[in-house]
Amino acid sequence: MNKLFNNISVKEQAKLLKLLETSILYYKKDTTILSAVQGNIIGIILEGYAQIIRTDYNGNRTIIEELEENSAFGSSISSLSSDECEIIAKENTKVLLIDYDRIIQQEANNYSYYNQFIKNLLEMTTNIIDDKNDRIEILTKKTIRNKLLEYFNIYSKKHGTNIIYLPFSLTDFADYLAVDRSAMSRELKNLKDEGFINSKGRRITLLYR
Amino acid sequence: MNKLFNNISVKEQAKLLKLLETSILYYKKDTTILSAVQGNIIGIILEGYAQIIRTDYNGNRTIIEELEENSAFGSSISSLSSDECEIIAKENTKVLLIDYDRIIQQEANNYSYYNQFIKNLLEMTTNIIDDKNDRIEILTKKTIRNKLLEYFNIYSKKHGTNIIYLPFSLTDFADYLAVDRSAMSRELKNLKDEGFINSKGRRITLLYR
DNA sequence: AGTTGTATGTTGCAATTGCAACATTTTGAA
DNA sequence: TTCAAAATGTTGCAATTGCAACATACAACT
Repeated sequence: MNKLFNNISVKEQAKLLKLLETSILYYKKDTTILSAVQGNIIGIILEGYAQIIRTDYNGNRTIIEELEENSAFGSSISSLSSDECEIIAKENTKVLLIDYDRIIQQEANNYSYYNQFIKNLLEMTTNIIDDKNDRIEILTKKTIRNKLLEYFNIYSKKHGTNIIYLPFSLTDFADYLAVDRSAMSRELKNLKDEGFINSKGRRITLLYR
Repeated sequence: MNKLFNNISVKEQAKLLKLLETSILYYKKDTTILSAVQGNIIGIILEGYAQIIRTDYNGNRTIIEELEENSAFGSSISSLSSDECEIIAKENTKVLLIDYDRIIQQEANNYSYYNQFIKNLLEMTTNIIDDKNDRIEILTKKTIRNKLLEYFNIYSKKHGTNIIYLPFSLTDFADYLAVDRSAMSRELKNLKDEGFINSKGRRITLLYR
């Protein structure tokens, strides 16, 4: 089960879901989970895989966020604030939906499972902030090379390895870095030619340090 | 008092601060509040004004975040994850420091003020996420012009006005957008010449729409 | 195996940007 | 007020990037 339910017994989880009037929905591959955001919703990917995608007026699509199993999304949690966003299930996906306002407006009570849930939610939001900070750290680099190197650094520090398996396609990686795909490809080649990295497809080996 | 203490009486605030073993520290203008982050800390600016600043190996400094009164910062909340960050008081500043781990590891209890505090903290983190999403939305635009326009859009939507007062200097604004200051200046001039905006110093008027 | 669609690699070129250098203006302190 | 420091405005130029166009490789499906 999701981290949100850490330290909450199965019995109490049921009570909690009832208290918060949650619902569970199923989406088939390549269907839209949400386009316009109705209200303040927290969704949790219980099974499957989805992406938050923005399409601008030029038709350029950008992956705002990857939603793996146990990822959360929602107006106050992820990047749905902007208009042209939609969440698309990339596999068959099972989603738990919670009304955020119902969580917050819940009167003070002594249900330990409720208080534990809030605490878990807090931990989740701080983790999300960490991820956003990483992304911002990368995006503020001014050259493609430095964006790549910053991504590599963060990745290798986090995973404790010099071998990187990109969690998405190179095309999506370019979107994540907010650079042109072909320009990124060119820069990866430069890094290879200069002996900083090896790379084949999504597997990149760091040779420096 | 800070939003974190909403719905907590003064009496209970005192108990809370004791329970969490918080401390209050004072910093003079232009002194460093934190450089290397020791442990998992949440700080709250009670009075004054500070900035999180990163200085890279080239000596380029970037404002990662503005910390106004009531802003929070900390390893799990703002951008201190990366190495070269430090927080600098730009005015005399009064800071409340809380050990984040102490908050989370607090045993389940029925202190209503504690549970309310966690709830308030949760609200704060979701607000922070909103801000980060805005920044990411801006940073992913590929031209300076589009970054400016996106900033203007978000600002004017949020404040419901076409007159923008930048909350920081133009130099710092360029850092926020992660672009070269002179290039930004040039682009602002272009927007003016083309009749999209008026601007004088930090005051920008949107003429489109 | 063949076919179709998508991902990836490559390259020329024009546009944008960063950088440096300098002028001008504003700010803040003495 | 006066002076120094910081912020802002401006411009040329070289470097980087986005864009377009195309070739190749890979994957999924029949």
